[in-house]
Amino acid sequence: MTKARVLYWFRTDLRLHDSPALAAALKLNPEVFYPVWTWDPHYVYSQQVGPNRWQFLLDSMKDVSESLTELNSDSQLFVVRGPPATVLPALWKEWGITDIVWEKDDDSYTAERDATISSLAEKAGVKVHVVLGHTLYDSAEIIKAGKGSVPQSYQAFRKLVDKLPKPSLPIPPPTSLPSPGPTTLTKWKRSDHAVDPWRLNDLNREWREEGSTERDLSFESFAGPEGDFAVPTMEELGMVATSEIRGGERRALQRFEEWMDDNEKVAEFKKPQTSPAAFEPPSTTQLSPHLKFGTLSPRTFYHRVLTINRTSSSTPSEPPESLIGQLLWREFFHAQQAATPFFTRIRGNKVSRYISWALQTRYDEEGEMLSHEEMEKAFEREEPEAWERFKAWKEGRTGFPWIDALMRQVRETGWMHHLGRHSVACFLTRGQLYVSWERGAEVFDRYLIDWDPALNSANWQWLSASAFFHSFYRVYSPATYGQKSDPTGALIRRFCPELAGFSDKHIYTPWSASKKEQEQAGCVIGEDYPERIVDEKEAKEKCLKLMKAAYDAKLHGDDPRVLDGTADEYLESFLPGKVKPTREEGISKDGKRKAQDDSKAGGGKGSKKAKQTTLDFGKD
DNA sequence: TACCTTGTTGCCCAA
DNA sequence: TTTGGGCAACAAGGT
Repeated sequence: MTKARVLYWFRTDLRLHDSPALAAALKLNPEVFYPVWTWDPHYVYSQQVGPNRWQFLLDSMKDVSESLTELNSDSQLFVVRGPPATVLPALWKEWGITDIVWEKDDDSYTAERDATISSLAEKAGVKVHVVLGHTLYDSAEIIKAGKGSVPQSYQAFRKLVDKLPKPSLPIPPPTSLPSPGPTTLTKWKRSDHAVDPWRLNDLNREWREEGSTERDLSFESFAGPEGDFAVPTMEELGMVATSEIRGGERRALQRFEEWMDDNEKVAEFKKPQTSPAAFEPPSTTQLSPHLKFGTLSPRTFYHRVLTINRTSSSTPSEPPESLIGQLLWREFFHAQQAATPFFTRIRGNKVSRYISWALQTRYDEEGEMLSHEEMEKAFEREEPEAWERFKAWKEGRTGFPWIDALMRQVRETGWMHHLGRHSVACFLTRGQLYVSWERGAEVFDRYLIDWDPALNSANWQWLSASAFFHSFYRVYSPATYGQKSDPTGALIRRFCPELAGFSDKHIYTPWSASKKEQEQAGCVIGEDYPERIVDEKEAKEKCLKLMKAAYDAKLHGDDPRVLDGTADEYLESFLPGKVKPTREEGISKDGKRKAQDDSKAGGGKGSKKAKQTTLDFGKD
């Protein structure tokens, strides 16, 4: 029997410790072993990724490459630059690969990409090994145990996974590594591995450094500028990072050990009691980016906390609040994503309630999403007030110091405390601005280092009361929520320095200071810091009214009215003073009562008026 | 079957 | 100054 020639495809598993997929690859007892990273134009151009996440990724790739070289001086992470669907087949042909191994990943882009690679491999006679490792449980097993679906509540989910076999124990890192074979790339032409289809619509253009070519240079060659398959640099990307949060397995393990060192803190951890205003140091572990990129194994984390809980003298906290609980939230949302088509958007998503948000993702008549450019133009033209407010939120100039500080924090550092994310997400969606959670999720995609499609979409659905959470009338105050955890406003002083002259009394609500006090603080509202873009209370009341109507209408993203574009009109008939649709029109609750004769006409007229109400929302 | 209880994280107002 | 009920109602388990 010929010996295996293995290509190990690194993705979001940038570690050597507890990597079941890597262990499976080495168990094939390979004659040659190629650790490979495909530098994918999809991420470079078509997904909105800011500099801080790139920096974290490059750190992590470099770290894993160095660790591979430590195990075998001939080895490293071989970064090959081009689309995986053309690069991998060319590599396995040229390098005589018999087996390709990767860790399972199930977000929508990677699932599609991996299916393509699998079928190409099959055709080429290359054996594919896909191994679970990114999560504690296999989403497919959870769905099976749930008889085809995943419970919509955390408690029910917990009971379900309790019946599954416990997450496996972490395995040690490899102690040796087979050498790669020859690494030639003969007769490789860029036209066979074109990146222009992605490059021509570069969504990350605005990050590329001013004065440079305004485009990324990382695809100038296949094996990097020196031809040594090196990890690309920020310079090649044309970007400059601003965050001090850095990647790599070694940093992950160091931070992890430092945290685990305090057994009492680990055992007694209660997420809702940690402070969203703390940033130096943060009140939570800040290990989320490492879980996202796989520089820290979730099993290593899980089993260590269990051990600490067993031996700790204090009474351990329980899920959902505990650290174990936090890891289970990750499992819960990954399983939701696996069980829900179109989970990262509203249209077609069966769990996301349909709400008549402003700035919803636009689709053409075939149901294809419009390009970013087209969509932005449409928003600017058709929903100018909402668009302006959204931009103010994104850029941290809403006039609410707490919201602005958090938004500037995430932009600069790539991180925000979970409860801070709650606060800004509530404000943007159901709390005050009534903007679609899809827009907020996109902004987090750009800024957050720990961005994960499943967790991000799920949390935006949670916060906007679109799914999982339903008490839409519980609204975080954009003005004073932060005050509870930090009466001194340290976070605001750090990220909105123009407000630093205000006393503790006014730091969260500088508009309440007299003109004289504003002058003394060196910050006049409306001149040195923006006026509030909305009246908190008034905006909230409008939101609640619209939310109530949406809840009464009970539409979800997969409803025919959502797909055919009549959902907004339908929702308007549920506003106060409007005649509800009859049963024939599809609603059961009010259909029980005899509909009035003129209900249809009334509904129609009501719709027009209601439309006005909705539009008025954006205009004060 | 119908009803009741409970749930990661809130705010406001009255006493 | 602190505390508790109200908000208005979904999912899912229990009775």
